Amino acid sequence: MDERELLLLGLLSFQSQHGYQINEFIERNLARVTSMKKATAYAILDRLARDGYASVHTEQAGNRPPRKVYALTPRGEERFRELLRQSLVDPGESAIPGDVGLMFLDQLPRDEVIEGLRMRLARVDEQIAELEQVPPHGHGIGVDLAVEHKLVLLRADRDWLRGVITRLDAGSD
Amino acid sequence: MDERELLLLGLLSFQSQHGYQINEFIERNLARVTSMKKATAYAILDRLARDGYASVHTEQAGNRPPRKVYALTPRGEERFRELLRQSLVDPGESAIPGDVGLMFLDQLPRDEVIEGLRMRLARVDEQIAELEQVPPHGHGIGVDLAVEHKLVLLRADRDWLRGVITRLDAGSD
DNA sequence: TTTTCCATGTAACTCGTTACATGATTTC
DNA sequence: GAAATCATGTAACGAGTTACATGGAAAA
Repeated sequence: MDERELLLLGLLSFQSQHGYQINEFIERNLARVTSMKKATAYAILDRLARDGYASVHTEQAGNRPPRKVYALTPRGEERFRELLRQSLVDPGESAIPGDVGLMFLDQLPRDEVIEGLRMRLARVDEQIAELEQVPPHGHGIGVDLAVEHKLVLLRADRDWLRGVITRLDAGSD
Repeated sequence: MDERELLLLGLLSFQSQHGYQINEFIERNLARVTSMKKATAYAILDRLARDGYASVHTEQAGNRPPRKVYALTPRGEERFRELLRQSLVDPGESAIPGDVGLMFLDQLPRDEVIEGLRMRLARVDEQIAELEQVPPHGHGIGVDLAVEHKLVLLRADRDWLRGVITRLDAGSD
C-alpha cells in the first residue's frame, strides 16, 4: 500500500545502498516520480531494518562520515514482491485534482474559464514535450512503461482540454 | 490551492448551509470527488468564518440541536472565484500512483505481472461502466465536464492497460 | 577562507483522520 | 426500550515536512 516503502525496497533490490546515496538518486532522477523528502527516506530505511526487511552494516571510507548500508534480506525481497503485486493490481485511487474546480466552472465568466484552461493546456503541452524527450531506458521495460503511462494520460488530458476549449469558444457567441 | 476549501466555498456559493447539511451532501453525492471527513469540514468551516469568508448565524428548529449556518460574504465570494481560477489553471500535480510499481515490473515473473494487470483492468472497466451510467446533471456544464474528464482519463488508462497486456502476452513465448 | 559536499539524524510543526462525547428526538 | 438521527465538536494520534545540528573534508 505504501508507495514510498515500495520505492525504497525497489531501489535496494537493485543494489545495497546507504541512505544518502538513495536520497541523491531520488533527487536527481526520480523527482517527478516521488516527492519523498530525505528525512522521510531515512526514517523508512530505519523502519525497514527494524522490521527485518533490510540488514544494516556500517561502512567507513577514509575519514568521511560513516555510512549505513542497507541490503534487502530474503524477507525484504518477499515483502518487495508482495507490495509490487499489490501496486500492480490496485495502484490506489488516482486522486484527480482539479475536478472539484470543474464542478463549479459555471460560476466564472466564460472568458475567464477559457483563459484559465488555455494556460492549463499550455502546461500540459510542456509536460508532454518534456516526457517525449526521455530516451528509452534499456534496463527492462518497466521504467519505459511508467513513462509511457504518464504520457498516455497526459495526451488524453490534452485532447480533452482542447475539446472543452473549442466547445466553450463555440458557445460564447 | 486547497481543494477542500474550494469545495466548501463552492457548496456555500449555491446556498447558505450548516455543517451537518454539507457533510451529509458530501457523503451522499460527492464520495467519489472528495474523501474529506466530517471533522475536517467542521474545522474548515470554522476557519472560513474566522477569516471573514463566511458569516455565521445560529438557527434553532424546534428542540433540535442548534445549527450554525454559514453564508458566503462578499470577500468569501471573491476568495471562491480566486481559488476557482487557480484550480482551473493549475489543478495540482495529478499524483498518478502505481507508476512506482511499474518501474520495478521486471522484477516479477511475467505471468504474475499479466495477472495483476488483468485484475487492474477489470477494476478500471468497472469504474468506467459506473461513471457511464451517471445521467447528465442539467445545472450548467461544470459537473458534467468533471464526470467526462474522469471518464476520458479512465478510458485512456484502460486502452493503455489493454495494450500492455497484449504486448506482454505476445512476449511471453 | 568561505562555501559546498558528505552523511545522518532530531525536534517542532502541520494537516488530516479516528474515535469519542453530548443530549434530545424520532424511528424500529 | 434500543437504536438511529440530528448537530457540533474535542482529544489523541499518525504520517510527513521543515528546519536545523553535527563535523570533517574537499572545492571555490
